[in-house]
Amino acid sequence: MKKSNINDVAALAGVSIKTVSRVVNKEPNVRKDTEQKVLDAIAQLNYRPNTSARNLASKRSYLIALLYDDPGLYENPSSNYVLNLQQGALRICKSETYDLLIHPCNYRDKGLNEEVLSLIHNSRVDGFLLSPPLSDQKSLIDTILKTGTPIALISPGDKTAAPLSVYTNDREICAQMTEYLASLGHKRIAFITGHSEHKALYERQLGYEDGLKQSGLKVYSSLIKEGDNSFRCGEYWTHKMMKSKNPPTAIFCCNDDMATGVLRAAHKLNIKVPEQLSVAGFDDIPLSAQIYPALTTIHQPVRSMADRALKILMDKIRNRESDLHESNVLESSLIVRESTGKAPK
Amino acid sequence: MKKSNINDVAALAGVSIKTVSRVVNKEPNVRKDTEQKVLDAIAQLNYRPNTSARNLASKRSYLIALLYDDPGLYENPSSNYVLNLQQGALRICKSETYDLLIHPCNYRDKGLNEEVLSLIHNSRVDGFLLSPPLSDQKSLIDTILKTGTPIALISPGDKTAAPLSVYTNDREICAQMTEYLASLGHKRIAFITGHSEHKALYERQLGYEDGLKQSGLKVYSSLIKEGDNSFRCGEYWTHKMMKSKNPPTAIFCCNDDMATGVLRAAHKLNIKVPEQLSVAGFDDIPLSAQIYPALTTIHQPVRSMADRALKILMDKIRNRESDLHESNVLESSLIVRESTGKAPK
DNA sequence: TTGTAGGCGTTATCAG
DNA sequence: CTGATAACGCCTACAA
Repeated sequence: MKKSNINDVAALAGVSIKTVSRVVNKEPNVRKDTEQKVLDAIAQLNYRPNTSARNLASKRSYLIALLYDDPGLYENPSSNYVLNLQQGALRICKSETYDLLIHPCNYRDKGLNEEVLSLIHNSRVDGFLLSPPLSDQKSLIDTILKTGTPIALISPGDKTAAPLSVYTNDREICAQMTEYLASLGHKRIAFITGHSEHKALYERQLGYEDGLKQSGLKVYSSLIKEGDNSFRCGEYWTHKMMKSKNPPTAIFCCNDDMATGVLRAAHKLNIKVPEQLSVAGFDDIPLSAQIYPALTTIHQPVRSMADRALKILMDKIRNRESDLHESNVLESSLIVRESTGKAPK
Repeated sequence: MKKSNINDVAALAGVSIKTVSRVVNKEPNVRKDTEQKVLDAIAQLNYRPNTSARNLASKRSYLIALLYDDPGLYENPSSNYVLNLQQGALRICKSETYDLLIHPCNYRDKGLNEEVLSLIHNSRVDGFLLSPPLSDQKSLIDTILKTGTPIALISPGDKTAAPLSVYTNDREICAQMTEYLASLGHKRIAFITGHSEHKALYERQLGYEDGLKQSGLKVYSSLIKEGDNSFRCGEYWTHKMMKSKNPPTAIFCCNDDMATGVLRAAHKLNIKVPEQLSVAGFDDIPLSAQIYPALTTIHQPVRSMADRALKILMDKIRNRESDLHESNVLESSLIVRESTGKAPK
């Protein structure tokens, strides 16, 4: 069957193409029976509107670009995070008959702004969804906004100046985790930080400090180690710290990968987890439930965040009033598994 | 600055729009100096061709759809696999100025064919990349091919009838792994199979059987357990088998997730790996290097496969003669880590 | 409620 | 080598 176009449908239904257009786009002002005639014709001809033509005429692309950081060729530091983002975004795209373009990029790349402008200027995308650390790139965001293209941000570090954005209660939940560890009797709770350039990760450290204070413990800078989110770095600091004079009895990591490194180092050093050392992570990657001992960690509702962010974005694109703008903080939750326990005396 | 179009460029350069078009599309038959005039005008006006217009006129979309199975809302069984696919595909897209549309779907879904037809019929995509188990869905593939849209397949089970496709030497490498285990003195080597619907996974089992035979060992059906690629199922079978009268001394799993389950079950049962039990997986997910003991496994060049598949697809789309069609088997490799060792006596 | 005319920014055709 | 002109299929304005 040949591809049919709007003219074929109009001819078959005995109406004008504009009427067909109205029916297809669910515009008002079409009589029920003419609408039915058109629908029949569409069905009979198996007609589907041509996206390019529609885009050209309407100056829309029905495409959203998801931008995320893709640091290196042979690392997948946060494959789970990215996939959850995609799934959340796709869910909304589907219901709005949009498609999703994925655009991994290096946030350090100077050509990034140009690359993104290109997507906009040739009418390629109608909106952007930026995840951290791209959601912290002021210059990138400004570049996009200047063209009038809508953006939604996931977990931006700066919550004030941002346009549409969605966060979690990172700080509070990290305080909670720290208090939980303190409640188990731990006095020396170490913290391995995340990538310093990712501002939202700094919130986690603040939460850790809050938690210590709220538990009546002091913040020792010697117990705060600078990490880079990598497995290796969890191993490294564990070796360092556990061999020191006054080792911690609990280590709280800014992400699960580092916590896994801690676990592995503990194995090597023959330190029993959780009997001799408690370990907590952040992210709740699938691995954390599979490893032995299963990791106590924090679950971020990444998919829901992407979902929510895209909803807001679509509202903006479609010029709908959105009632969502107020409630854009989603709750993370504590997942207690096997890697944390009472402090040794 | 206002968006400029091809007419603006033509006017400024003092040529016709067709000449501009020629330059933009790198067509022959343009004098060097007129080309330069046009390029200057383009630079000056910051001109970028409008994708929708181009698509409409050329009946191309400059979009490739990547189809993969997305079994459930809250599972991410193979996030790493999917991400590698995406990265490989994106690499080629970038160099060909294509963009990538991701399209997770349920291969059991009856509406899938219709969904895909929709992508084609409204000129949304120029080609498809299908990964397993979608690359085994004859009806889906036929549906697409019937429209004349090119497809490339990753690891289809049926290597003969397939159009453009890319495989690995799954069977051989699994034989190799089995022989390796046998060479360590193991006589009772168990195998946990993958999802039965995914044909390429069956090749792995055949390889296991080959390996046993080549090592002079018998194939015992009691040592072959039907798995479903899940962590849980690795745990389950390990508990079952290790409590039986005549337990295996090595377990080879069709994927790393199941192998991780084996590892965890062994921990629980207080069975030492690799001293009392050797464990091998397949996939080389990041976890496999981080877990303790680190997993012996098989690395599939997923990214390169996607890369290669997309190259072939692009050749087809662009009507180029491809010299790649012959060499579409990429080699997997054995990664020996800590989870395998000499058989206990 | 429906239809007509014109234009969106390219690429393709074919003549020069 | 270059250019005028007609598609491409739809949408927006405006008319009826």
